[in-house]
Amino acid sequence: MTVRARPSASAGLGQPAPAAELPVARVWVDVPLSHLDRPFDYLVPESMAADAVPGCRVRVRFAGRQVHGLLLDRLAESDHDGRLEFLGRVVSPEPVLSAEVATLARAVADRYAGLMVDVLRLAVPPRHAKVEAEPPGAPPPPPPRPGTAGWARYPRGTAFLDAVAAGRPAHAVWQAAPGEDWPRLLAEAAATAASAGRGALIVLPDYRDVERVHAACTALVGETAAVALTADLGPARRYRRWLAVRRGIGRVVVGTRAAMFAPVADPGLLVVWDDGDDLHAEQRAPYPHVREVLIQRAHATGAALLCAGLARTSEAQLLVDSGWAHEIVAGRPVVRQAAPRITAIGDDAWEQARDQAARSARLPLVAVDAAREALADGAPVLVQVPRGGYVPALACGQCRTRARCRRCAGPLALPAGEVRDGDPRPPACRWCGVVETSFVCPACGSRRLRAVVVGAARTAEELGRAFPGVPVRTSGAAGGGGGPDAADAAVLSSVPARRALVVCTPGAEPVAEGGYGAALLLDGWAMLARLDLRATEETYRRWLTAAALVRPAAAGGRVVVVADSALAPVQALIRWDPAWHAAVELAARTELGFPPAVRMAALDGTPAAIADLLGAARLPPTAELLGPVPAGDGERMLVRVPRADGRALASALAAAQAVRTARKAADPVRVQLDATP
DNA sequence: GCAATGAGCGTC
DNA sequence: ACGCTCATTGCT
Repeated sequence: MTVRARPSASAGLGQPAPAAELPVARVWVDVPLSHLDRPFDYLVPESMAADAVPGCRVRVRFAGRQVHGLLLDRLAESDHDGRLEFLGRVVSPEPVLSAEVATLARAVADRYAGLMVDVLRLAVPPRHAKVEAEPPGAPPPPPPRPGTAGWARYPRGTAFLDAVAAGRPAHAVWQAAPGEDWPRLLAEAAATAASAGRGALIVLPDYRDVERVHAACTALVGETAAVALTADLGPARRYRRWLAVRRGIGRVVVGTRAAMFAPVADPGLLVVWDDGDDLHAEQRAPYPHVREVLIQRAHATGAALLCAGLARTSEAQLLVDSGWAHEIVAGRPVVRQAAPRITAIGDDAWEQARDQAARSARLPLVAVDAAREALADGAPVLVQVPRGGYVPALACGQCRTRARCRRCAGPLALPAGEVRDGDPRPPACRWCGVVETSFVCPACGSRRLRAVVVGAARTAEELGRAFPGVPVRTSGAAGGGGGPDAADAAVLSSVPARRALVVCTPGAEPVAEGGYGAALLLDGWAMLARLDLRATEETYRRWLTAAALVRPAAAGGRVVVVADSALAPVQALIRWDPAWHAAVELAARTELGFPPAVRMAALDGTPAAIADLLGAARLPPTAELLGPVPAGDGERMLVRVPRADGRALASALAAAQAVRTARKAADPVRVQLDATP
């Protein structure tokens, strides 16, 4: 390192003296360019020596302009052999970036072929000076170890909590039993970590879940130690709570997606609940997923990890299969005792209800009977309908098996656009673009295709007619009669234990006091026919979410699902066997070469930009290119590699992005790993 | 032969 | 968005 005075510009003002101790500051500058995705060294003037602590926010001069930065570390010397600039100023001595989160941000950026600045923007909230000036509270003492009776119902449940109490890095995949008070069990796990003097972090899909779990945690560890972090707080409240966590006062953090980066001090337990919910996938670059970030954190910190839910994702199944995590699943007797009675009715084989009103509501007789019984009992009935709107998809005209591409097994769809001379355009693969002119169903040999269309959610009105005199309540997009796209209709948190029909879209199911008497899961075949990769898994997850809110069979609880009982997700629902379903789903994806059995990157941009990026990328030799397919303004290419080459794929794409930004290439390419095609 | 001016580029 | 380099220009 050479320390030279800056010439002319500030010569007259005199040079500040560098700090006597550790005069070099390693700074991460807020410049979102791939080829600058590394730290830069600055000199600390003696006047800032005390404030310029690792983790603090700074302003520095970078390529002539003032930019924000985060000070990563103080060093005795730099390995940069040019001249060093002095720090502009220390914005605040608050060490907002912990060493753990800094390491995590680098690892997450690398995994997703993204920039560390982008991850840091997700991890460190904007400063709120007034809040920062408030006197910090004192950290409460660790709570006593809670009772964990709820976990004793599960084989290895108590063993997992013992490991958490002992500070061992246990990893588990947990499927909660039907009707389980899972917020209580998550709180017990978090309080166990807290009782050992460690932090805990629980990430859930939406704020209703956060509220329930936070309430349960508060009961066990107290008001001060339990912190809820959700996106709907204003900037001040959000920063106040976040700072309390960073300062080690809030030890048990319960939050939605962005909380995955919460700077919990000395984390002993990391939990993701319902990891199949797509709310866990961050929508901003580099598009990290909560489950993957927490796995990364568990690796780096030695914290225990719990990947939990009613259903099990293919990704969680992979954790079990690889031996990285062990499973925590209730035994059959526990499940049988807790589950409602579940009946499947194929949608073309049902016995129509006798009365016209029920017929028009598209309800099979069994469903009508189940609902009437529950209502007669004074219990609410849950009616789950798929989201409104239309989804263009193709299925076999005879057996309704979804139509897939022969080359890459991607979903076939009719391309948008008008018919030409009265002839419809032929179907094409949404992944690789191959046109299918002579479709033959692999399941039944039929050559016919049918469009699969999910109709608007008109169920609420029809149900009102089918069950005269019964109050109908709605939750989610089904509500308000606002048509298929009334997506912002009110979502109810709970409904009382009274006779009512509760019509909801998936994800908006209110909890019922004492449980629902029955649940009707409608239009299942349409949900299963959706295009995307996760359709089967997602449908099953939604069904389980609804069915878990229903009373046990012994208390009269019934679930009627309108779908063919031969289908795997229907079987898995009837038997309440999420582990089996995950194994079947993962096997199918392995067979077809789908994630998570492989790793995929999606490249979006203009054809020229994508070609340029691919030209600059030294992809692993195993890489397969699929596409291009039209996407938005430009097009999309997919790159597929075996799992083992995921890291090589990410680093190749990051390096290629760096080449392009260094060259000031005009059109950007969006790189998204693990994108759902 | 050499200052004056401008475009391009890296960025501590 | 600054200050560095290196090219081109224009004048003696």
